[in-house]
Amino acid sequence: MISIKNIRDNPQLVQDSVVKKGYEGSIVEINSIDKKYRLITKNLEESRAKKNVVSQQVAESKRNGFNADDKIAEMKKLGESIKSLEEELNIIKNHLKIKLYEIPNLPHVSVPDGESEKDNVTIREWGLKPDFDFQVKTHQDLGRELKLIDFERGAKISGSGFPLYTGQGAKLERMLINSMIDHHIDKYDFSEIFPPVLILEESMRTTGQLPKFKEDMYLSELDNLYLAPTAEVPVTNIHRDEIILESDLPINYVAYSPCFRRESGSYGKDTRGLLRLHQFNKVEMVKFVKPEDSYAALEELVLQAESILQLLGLTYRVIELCSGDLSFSAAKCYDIEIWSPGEKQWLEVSSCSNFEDFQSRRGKIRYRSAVDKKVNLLHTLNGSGLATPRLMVALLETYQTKSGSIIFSDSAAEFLGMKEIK
RNA sequence: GGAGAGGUGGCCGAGCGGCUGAAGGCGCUCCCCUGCUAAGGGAGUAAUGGGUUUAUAGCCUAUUCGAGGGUUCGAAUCCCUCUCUCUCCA
Repeated sequence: MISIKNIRDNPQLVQDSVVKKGYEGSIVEINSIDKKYRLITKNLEESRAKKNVVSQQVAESKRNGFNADDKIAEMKKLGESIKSLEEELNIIKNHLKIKLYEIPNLPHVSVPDGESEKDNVTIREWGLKPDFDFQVKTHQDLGRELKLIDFERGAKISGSGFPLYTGQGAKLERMLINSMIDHHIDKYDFSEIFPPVLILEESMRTTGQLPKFKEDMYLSELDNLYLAPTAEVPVTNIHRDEIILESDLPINYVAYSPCFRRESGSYGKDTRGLLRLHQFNKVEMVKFVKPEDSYAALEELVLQAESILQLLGLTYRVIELCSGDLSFSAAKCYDIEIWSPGEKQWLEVSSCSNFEDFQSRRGKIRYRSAVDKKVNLLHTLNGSGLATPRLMVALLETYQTKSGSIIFSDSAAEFLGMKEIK
């Protein structure tokens, strides 16, 4: 949620800014609802102030044994008008809230303008696309031949988009998750979290999945619980409705969770093999930082995600998303894409975003300043570190040999605790 | 699933219809005292919305004692529903 004050003070600026992110509503309209809201609030408060005064007078009369019938009659009347004002205010307040929750975050000034992914900017590349002196196989071929992934049986159990990892494939998946978590803990200063993955509506609202993206998620209707699309949701909500001491910041969490996505809008796009799934595994980093530190934290976050790819020896590039490609909640975002020799395309394995105070305003995640003891919204960030399916794709395809086996580089082997798959 | 107990400020904890935005304590901040340390004395110390304002300063005002309803002229206090925590039973 963006600040209502911002909407009041710079409606046109906000409008121009959110249009870049595909927002179709009218900020001016929201502004006029807000004006009405404030007017009624003022009326209501004046009535309540009067009520408080008269109520005191009644109490005093009673205490001194005087009759207060006329005052009580006045209170009765006041009470009725307060009630009707409250009802009116409630309707407007809800209306306003719905509108505010639908406004995307504003892009940071440094974000390049653009409409779609074609306007994204490549920041840097690492590694070279590998050459092969034989016919390269795709991860699907390799997965089938080496009995690492059983797509057919996965589909038998849960439908398409739910891969079944078997044997060495299952082990590789597990080692990836494990090693990435350990890496973040050992090398950087992350605390480990193992979150629940069935999520309350409220938590989904904090991070911005709700109300707009309900159809992207799985929902257990009987319980009104959503399946987490990313560990970002439970982990960010750890501190919902809390006031954190400044001395405890920054807080850095790393968490593994399975991720569940309906992918309702992406039929037929990159659906081969592990490229796009309904369930996948991901290690996620989440940071809670002071506002003035958040952009430095974002750069750091990207480097932390990249460090894994360097150890794994996978070719990648870092992309800065343009305003039009930025997600609903993000103010700025870098994607990391790795090279898939089999698919011959770049695959996104990480998305590192600064949400500024967008999520913390929704979830009331605040901190108390050590200097003036004031309470302020903090900034939240998160980044994948990393999502496993496409990592698996690149690992298998990059380290395949002529004989059809997989032999990892020394560095990757050390990271994974596995040297060879055959 | 059944029976109880309970959710109050940063924390602990009192209050059980009007004088309570909330005693007392801890913590924290500032000041005083003590040549360090330990101890002592004093003052201050909620969040959020609205108004005013150059101001996130100050001032005015409203709301908030798990959440939502209700009773009442008036609710932290009484009633109902929900929720969470704890104890006991199945």
